[in-house]
Amino acid sequence: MPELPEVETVRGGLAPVLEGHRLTHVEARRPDLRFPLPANFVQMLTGAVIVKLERRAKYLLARLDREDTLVMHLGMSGRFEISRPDGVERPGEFHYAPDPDPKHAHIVFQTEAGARVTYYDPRRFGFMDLINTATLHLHPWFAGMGPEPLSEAFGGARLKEAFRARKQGPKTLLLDQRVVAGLGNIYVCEALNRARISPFKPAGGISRARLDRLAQDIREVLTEAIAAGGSTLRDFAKTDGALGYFQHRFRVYDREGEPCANGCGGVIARKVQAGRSTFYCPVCQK
DNA sequence: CCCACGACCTGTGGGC
DNA sequence: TGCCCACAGGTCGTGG
Repeated sequence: MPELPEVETVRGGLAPVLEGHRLTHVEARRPDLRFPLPANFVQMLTGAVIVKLERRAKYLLARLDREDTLVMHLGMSGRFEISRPDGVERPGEFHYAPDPDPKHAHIVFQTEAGARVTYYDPRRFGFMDLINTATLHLHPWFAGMGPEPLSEAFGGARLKEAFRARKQGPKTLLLDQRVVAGLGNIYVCEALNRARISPFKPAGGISRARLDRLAQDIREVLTEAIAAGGSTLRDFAKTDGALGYFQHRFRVYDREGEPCANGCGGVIARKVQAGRSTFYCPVCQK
């Protein structure tokens, strides 16, 4: 699921049941996700109050009334389910999304107010850790991380600096969380198509004016996705024709063979770049 | 430093 | 129907 907009949507969905609430029961049904959970995971969280639920790039940060912050990353297939007496909700997903398989319910949080939050992750690329809040910014996951794309610190100037003298295409550089933090494969493809920039051309040679435009397109595509409540490929794939509404969600991602939305007459192509699929228009993306 | 590639793990969809 | 391969939103470590 998760690039920045999806994680932000999940954060918004979890905040009402977690922020200001005390965890009364925490369960780790296996000792590890992608990495081993810290030995004191359950003990440190049980009885703690989540003071604030924040997001940094694709990470969720649950600030505790203790010295540590609970850091969570959804990897590729992480999902949260909120269960309360009045019903079940999965932030960032649509109501008709398939139920998660209970065998992948790895972590369960229960709050004093009676909410149960379950983390599911079939591929287990996600991870959680407890990190000292005072030095969180020095932790390898966060030290050197680039600016938030929706912050003032991000713009054409930042891209110009990060792209200078680089021969790699802008596609792979925008996926580098040190350049800008929170973009993934989908939104990088989308933003480059909007900006009409080739994913493959040497990034160092792109003009400042075009980078200004690219930064603006990045902001716009993320803002639109957050406003739409994130996106879920799983749902997109399952519902295809039934939901015209999704036709507008992505302009290039997973649209190989379809006409380019920029009206240039081009047809969306797919190429593997650095091991990942890149979708782009060979006609207008120069 | 730069860059490409494989590994991590499980599930799903397409082709035969 | 069944089987096998390709591929999937992210990140990290290795080696040229």
